[in-house]
Amino acid sequence: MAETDHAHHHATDAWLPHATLALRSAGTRSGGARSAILAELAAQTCCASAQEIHTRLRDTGSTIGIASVYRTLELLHGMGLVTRVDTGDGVARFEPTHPGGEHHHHLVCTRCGAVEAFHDDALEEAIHRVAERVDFEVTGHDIALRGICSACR
Amino acid sequence: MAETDHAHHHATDAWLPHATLALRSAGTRSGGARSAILAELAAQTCCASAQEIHTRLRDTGSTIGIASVYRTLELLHGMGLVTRVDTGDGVARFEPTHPGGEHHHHLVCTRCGAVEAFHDDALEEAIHRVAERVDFEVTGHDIALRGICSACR
DNA sequence: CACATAATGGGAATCGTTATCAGTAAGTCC
DNA sequence: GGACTTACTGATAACGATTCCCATTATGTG
Repeated sequence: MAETDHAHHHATDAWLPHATLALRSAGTRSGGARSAILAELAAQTCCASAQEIHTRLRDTGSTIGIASVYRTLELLHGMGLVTRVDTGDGVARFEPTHPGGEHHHHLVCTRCGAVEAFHDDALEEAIHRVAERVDFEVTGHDIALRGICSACR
Repeated sequence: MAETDHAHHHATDAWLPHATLALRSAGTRSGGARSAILAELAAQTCCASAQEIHTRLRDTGSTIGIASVYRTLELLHGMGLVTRVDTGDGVARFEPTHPGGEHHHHLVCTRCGAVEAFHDDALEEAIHRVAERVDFEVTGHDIALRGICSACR
């Protein structure tokens, strides 16, 4: 039932070519900024905000504009290639959406804002059952557990 | 396992006195604006944004300032009397937190933005089990199912 | 290789939210 | 019941995240 994040790392590696192919198939062109943002997203272990991604890219000498980061995230989100995560601080965070459907959920520390990932098959199963009975065509779900992380405790 | 919202309506009615008492116990004073905002929150069937609450109050002739709405929501949220709900559009929504712990989760339509509530005991149980095994002192949780509502379909 | 046009970076504009401040009023202590 | 302390309030300025706009650059097609 319970799994660690390590079990998902090899799947994570497949996202970049998957996303690149999907973008090409959609008829978009591949500019330098977008490629760098895609690579940065692929390297993430969990979610990151537009500003965080921008800062990280700038720190490596890139001159990418913040607008390109927002534009790319909007494009990827519209195509279902990234998942938006709201941690309750008013800042949108994003993480790659893996093609196989494997994903994780989040533990958010209400004291320091830290975000950790977790996965639970029984929880996924419960979600699946709910999705079947409601009058709603469910395409995705987000779960956040709030509390105090081990570092803050 | 599955319940409708109707089963919770009588519990909803208990929130206003509960919140009022909690505020008084905390040593706060009861001004006209805050009372009106509390009443408006108590009347909600689901979550509402600060702007929505403000508009509703203004429409009934009130001259309450938007700052008071934000301030009251911040106060209530800090005391755990309201729950913040993020539906993915960058706007914070709030709904009363019932003292008994009963609560619901949300179905968010990605096409029209409509928000519906649902409750599921099996899902709560699964969440509870996860909370027990993670290295995190879990105090709450939020779940959102995304998809297309019946009206949009 | 030329061309149509998508992509890009900078900065202005927008929007939700928060901070500031002077005026008002709740509750307390005679 | 009245004076007083200080929380509450409304208007507005300030702020941060995000989006819009536009002139320039660069992709990939023909």
